[in-house]
Parts: sequence; structure tokens; C-alpha cells
Amino acid sequence: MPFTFNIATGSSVPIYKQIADQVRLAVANGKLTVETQLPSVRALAEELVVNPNTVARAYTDLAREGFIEARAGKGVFIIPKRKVISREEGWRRLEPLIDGLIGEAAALDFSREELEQAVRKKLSQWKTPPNNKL
Amino acid sequence: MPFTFNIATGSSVPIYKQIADQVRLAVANGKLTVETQLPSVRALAEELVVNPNTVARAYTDLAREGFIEARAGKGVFIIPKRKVISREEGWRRLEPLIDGLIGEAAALDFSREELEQAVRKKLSQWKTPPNNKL
Amino acid sequence: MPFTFNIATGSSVPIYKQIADQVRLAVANGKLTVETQLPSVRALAEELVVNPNTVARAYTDLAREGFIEARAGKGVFIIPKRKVISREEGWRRLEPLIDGLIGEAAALDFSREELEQAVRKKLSQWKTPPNNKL
Amino acid sequence: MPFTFNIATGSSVPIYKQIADQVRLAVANGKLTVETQLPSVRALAEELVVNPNTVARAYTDLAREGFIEARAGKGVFIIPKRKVISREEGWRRLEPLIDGLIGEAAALDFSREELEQAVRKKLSQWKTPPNNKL
DNA sequence: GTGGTCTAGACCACG
DNA sequence: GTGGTCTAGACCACC
Repeated sequence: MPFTFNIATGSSVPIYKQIADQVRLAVANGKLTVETQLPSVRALAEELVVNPNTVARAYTDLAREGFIEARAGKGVFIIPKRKVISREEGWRRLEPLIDGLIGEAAALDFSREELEQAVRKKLSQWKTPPNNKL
Repeated sequence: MPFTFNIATGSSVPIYKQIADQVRLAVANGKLTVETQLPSVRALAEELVVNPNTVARAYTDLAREGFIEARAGKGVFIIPKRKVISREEGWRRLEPLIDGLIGEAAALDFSREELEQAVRKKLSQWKTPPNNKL
Repeated sequence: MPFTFNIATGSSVPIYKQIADQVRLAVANGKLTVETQLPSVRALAEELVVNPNTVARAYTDLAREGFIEARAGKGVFIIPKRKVISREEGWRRLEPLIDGLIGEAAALDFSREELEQAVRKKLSQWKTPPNNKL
Repeated sequence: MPFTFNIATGSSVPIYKQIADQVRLAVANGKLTVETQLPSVRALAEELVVNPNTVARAYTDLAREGFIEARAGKGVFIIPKRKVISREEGWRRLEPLIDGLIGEAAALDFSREELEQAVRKKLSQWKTPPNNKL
């Protein structure tokens, strides 16, 4: 079964980020492996009924982050994740996201235990890909 | 020492959200307790050098979420958190946040173990309030 | 005939609430159905001769309540109503509204029978949508 | 047992209106009868821990509507409700309140049946006072 | 004094 | 094109 995307219209999360997040998660999960080809910008835009610019934006972000590579005339492919930013810089960006998640969970009336369980469940699907040498 | 805010201008996360997030997190961590008074809209706006409307927007959101209460002529106060969001809506909003966090962590070259540890550490600071009686 | 709005300037009811109330009622009465597009923020602001922010405020409230969905670049659409408010919070907010209505009716010299009849008549127009499938 | 007031701080309903609404409802219910004396502005303000101006505002509104009468040196008393406004004007003011209630109920995810039942329950407590001759 | 509403207009993110 | 954010400043309701 090929990898499929799920788009939620009207979400506060922009569509281009939903697309990119799903690719990132699928790579982390091992559901998308190195050398897998992704749909072309045009094809994916048509399939998801979104603007091609939106798909292009997601692919651009993913390429900049070292997840994918566009090969002229061939298509877009998953590549071994390149390390792109430093440890300290990464942590500096990640920490507020965790803080934001906790704040949001509290606002949504979840308990600490519930959030911990939800995160653990999502994380348990995450397999570190074998050829991430860094 | 009174609770102090830290605003990063030029961040992609809007100022009103930075303010609200810090209050949410401080309540979760027990740094802000029930009946504590927050700075007035005008005072905080002056302190942070932002527009009063921006502070008001943050306070409005927090009040709607059941964290605080605005008392006319008195000011803004932390209250025992009310449950306002339905269960289903809560999950609907929480899940993409977790997916986004994991996606970002992968993009930032963190391993599953590192993210899990970081989240666990942050979560350990979340104190469910000891049945706060006013 | 497209749905039209009626604004009473100088009313004690804020304009953004008048707009939102009319949408809520029209949805309840079946005059606005799922996938109907509302006027854009700018267009409605021009039509009603109010500030775009005022219209945006009404739309934001309606979106948060689960009546409508803003699709970037497309516009604002009626969606199948989502349940967003917890049961307890719902009652907490509804009860004072009913008390206020009865109090106002008494102040306006209506009898119990008159009020009951008026409410029943209005309620009879409230059509639960027939399990709207988009 | 004397009539007692219940004030919800931080409600969207202003305190002066909460006080006035409770008097109106109690008169409609027959819990407050003609010639009953209400607490003085000062006494009630102290009891409810609110600003005396707030109580005075409620009493002023009630007096204007013909519910109560201040007798110099004696105190404040319930009087036979005087008819203050015309039928048409009353209906013109009441209708949007009913519309607003229905819209709010829909926003709070109540069904038509639930709202009808809630209103009926409140209304069933309403006894038209015997000496309302109009 | 407090917060809530509204206007006016700029800038940006998204598609 | 759309809506979301922010600023600036006015006015009002409430206490």
C-alpha cells in the first residue's frame, strides 16, 4: 500500500505543514524509507485538491531540512536524513514546542497522565531509521 | 518574586500566544496559584512594550479557556481551572500538536529516545494542583 | 436569495455579536446549510459599513464554536456543527441566559403564558439538520 | 428564610444585572411579595462584597421598571408591578433575546429538546403574582 | 481604576 | 485573493 496523506481543511495547522509533518513522521516511523519516490508536486496537489504552491512549499521545507531531494526529470525522493542544525540550536527550537504542547494540553483539560500516555503512544511507533549515521 | 513574562519579538509565534502560553505553563507548573492577580492589561502592555489589545487578546483567550477571570474594576485573577472543552474536541486539537512536535523533532535531528526523555522531564514539572481551595 | 444580514447600529448588543447571532440562528433554522459560503470578511464589512475587524471577530467566534470553517484563500464556509463545549460548561453558561430572559420578560410586563408561547413558537423553527452529509 | 442572592464573579453577565435579574425572577416566582423589604444598598453591598454603586445601579433599574420603590428613611420595598412599556415595544425588545438564547444554546451544543425542557423547567416555577392587575 | 468594543490601517501567512 | 496578527487610539460599561 502506497503512503497516503490526510488533510484537514480549516485546521489551525496550515496545509503545507500538515503535508510536511506527515512525511517527517512517516520517515521517523520507517513507513517511508530511503529512495522511496514521492508523488510529483502536480500529482499530489491534484490528489489532495490543494494548490500546487502549497505542495511545493511543503517539499521545499522538507528538502531544506534534508529529508528529501528533487532529482531533475526523475522526481522527488527520500534521502538519508542529513544533519542540518546544531544540537544547541535544535534544543533551543524544540523546548518552546514542548512547553506549548503542555500548555495547550492543560487548556484542553487533559491531565498530565493523559498527555504522557498520548505522547508515548505516538512515540512508540517511531523507529529510528537504520542508516541515520549521525 | 512576582511572575515575569518573556517576550521574543520577531518570533513566528504571535505575541499574544507567547503571553498566554507562559500563563498556561506557569499554572500547570504551580508557579501561578489560584487567586493570584495578574498585571492589568495596561500595565503589562507597558512593561512588555506591546499594544494593550495584544495583552487583552491573551487574557481573553485564557479566560475563555477557564484559567483566569476578569473582574471589572479589580483586575485579572487565576481561578481553579474549569473544564470547558468537550472530550472529542480536545483530542481533535491535541493530536496534530503531538504529530507536529514529533515531526519537528525529527527535522531537528533528535532521536526518539532524546525526545521521549525531554518530554518526560518537562512533564514531571506539571503539578496537578492539590485540589486548590480558595 | 442569498442570506442577508441586518445590523442595528446604536444597539447595546455589540455588532460582532449581532452578526454571529444571525449566523447561529440561520444555521439552527436551516436557512444556512452545510458548505454554504459566507461573504468574505472584507465584502461583508463593506456591505454593513463596519470595520473588517468587527466582521473578523464574529467569524472567529463562529469558527471556534464549530459553526464555520475559514479556508485560506477560499473563504468562510458553514460546516456540520462540531461539539466543542463540555456539558458542564454548557449548563453553566446557559442557565443565566434563561434567567435573564425570564427576568427581562417580567420587566417587560409579559405573563408566563405569553413568554412560554413565544419561546415555543421560536423553538418550533429550530430544525436539527437531517444528518447533513457533505 | 429570607431571600438570598447569588453572585457569580467573572461572569459575562454584569453583577448589577445578576442582582436585578434575581429580584425580577423572585417577584415572578412569588418568592418576593408586595411590601417585602429589600436590604439597604449599603447592607446588600456589604453582604455580597460588591461596590455599593453596583447595588444602587440594580435598584435604580428595578425602580424604573416598576418592581420596587425606595421610601425615604424607611427602605426599599417590592411594589405591585406597574406596567411601564407598551406591548409592541416589549415584543420588539423581547424577540431578539429569545433569538439570542436559541443561537447561544446551539453554540453550546444543546438540542432543541434540551433547551425547551430547560426553559420549561424554569418557567414552571413562575407564578403570575395575584395582584398584577394589568 | 478596570476590562470590552470598535475603528483605522499596516503587515504577513496561506493558497 | 483570503484570513490572522498587531498597532494606535477612541469610547464605553462596570465597579
